[in-house]
Amino acid sequence: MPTMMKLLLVEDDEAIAVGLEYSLSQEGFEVVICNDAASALDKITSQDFDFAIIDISLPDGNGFDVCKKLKEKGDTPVIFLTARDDEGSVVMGLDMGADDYITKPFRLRELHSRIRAVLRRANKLSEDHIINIGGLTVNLAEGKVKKNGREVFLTALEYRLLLTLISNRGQVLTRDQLLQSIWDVSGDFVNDNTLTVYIKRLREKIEDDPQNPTIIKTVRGIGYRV
Amino acid sequence: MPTMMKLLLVEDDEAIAVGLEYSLSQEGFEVVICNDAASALDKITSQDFDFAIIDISLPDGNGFDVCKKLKEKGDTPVIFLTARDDEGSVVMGLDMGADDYITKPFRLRELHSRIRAVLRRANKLSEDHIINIGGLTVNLAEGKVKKNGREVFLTALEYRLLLTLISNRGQVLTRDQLLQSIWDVSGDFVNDNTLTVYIKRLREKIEDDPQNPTIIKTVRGIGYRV
DNA sequence: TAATTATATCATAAAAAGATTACCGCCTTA
DNA sequence: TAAGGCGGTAATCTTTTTATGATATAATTA
Repeated sequence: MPTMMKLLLVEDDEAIAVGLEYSLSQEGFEVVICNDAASALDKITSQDFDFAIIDISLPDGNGFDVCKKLKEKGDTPVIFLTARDDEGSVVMGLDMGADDYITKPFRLRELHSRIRAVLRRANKLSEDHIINIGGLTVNLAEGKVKKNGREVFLTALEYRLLLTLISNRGQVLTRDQLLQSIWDVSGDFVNDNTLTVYIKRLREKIEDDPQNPTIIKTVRGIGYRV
Repeated sequence: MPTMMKLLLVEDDEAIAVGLEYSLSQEGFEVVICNDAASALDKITSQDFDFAIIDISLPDGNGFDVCKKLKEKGDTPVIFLTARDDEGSVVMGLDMGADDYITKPFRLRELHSRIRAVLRRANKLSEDHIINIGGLTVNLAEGKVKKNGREVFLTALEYRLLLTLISNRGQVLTRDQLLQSIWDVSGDFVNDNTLTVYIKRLREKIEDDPQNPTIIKTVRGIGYRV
């Protein structure tokens, strides 16, 4: 049974926090949000995290303390978020043991890729984060997908769709749920057929026989299930 | 798995130290800095170095002790940095087993070529410092690159780019990471396309078929990977 | 079974990302 | 000081991705 990576996100800006949480959960992380250093420190004592993203400029003191504690406790990998012009903090952060930093504003893809890099370096990639379904292997941390041992290249959206499906393995996801989780809108705004087309393309890439899918199954009238 | 050469830099002048570290790391060395003899001696006990650059005039005593210890421990090659008018020290340093010396101020190229010369003489060039990828051979110590046995001449930037890529082999480096590590700035300051152009130039020189690169692979939406 | 509805397939337009080419200015070196 | 290499930019071309409409097929039900 694969476990999701548990991620601590310390960010006081509500908008950013919510956006990141959404995006990261799509990537297969279980996200815990704190909006200040105090509550983060609190969380750390009671829970273990595989990874942390910390905004340096927090309302109550800076994020360095959080980083320090994480490092002391279990050498948890940390990425700092900083403002563009905050060079000093960056140096200090890296001194403190941070594994990487990324300046705001950033692109989500960039962040995801850095997270993977850091995780890889930290050797946190274990069997736990590899999912195996009918010859299909999804490495959540590296973002790589293999079919029968051969690497398959998915586009960004295809990957997201697959991830949404397998992270809800066993349960049927409605078309609308899928639309919302991947395009962030309900069926009214995106052509309903778009989802169908993406499912087809995904099957084309990961199924042995796309005409008779064994991984992504159609549940007529409702949606799809893995 | 090829290892980078590990270099000990003992220099009290902060500006010089930082500059050298940067430049040497670009050349493929892993650089450890100490700003005084004491901490250098300390480092030597706990770590092994392939090479050392030592400023003779250190705040706490001179660099000779450091040299002596390095020679005793593992006959590590040493280059001394000296002031122009310090003839006596030079003689003493060479007596002590130093392999070369260079007077300040010096040009980086000069230093690099001396380092290579010393390493060559000291026979420290081992398989360890040679990376081999699909017909491409990179000799980290000599700074030479060969493609299918024939030497390829890269410009300074091309070499840095290649080095950054291969020293993170297997993982995707984002465009921004590459820009940062090679131009030391984020995407806002250097034309984003510049990276693309350099990748192309590099491919032109090291790929069998630049149109279908097998060494430097593009990961659309993120960056490049070796 | 015909009509209806849901899903699958195909083809293609629009947009985005990257590759390619050509060019310019600067510095080195002869 | 002229020639050539290097670093960087701009404009253009190519490829890939994303999204949609049209049509075909399969399942459901009146």
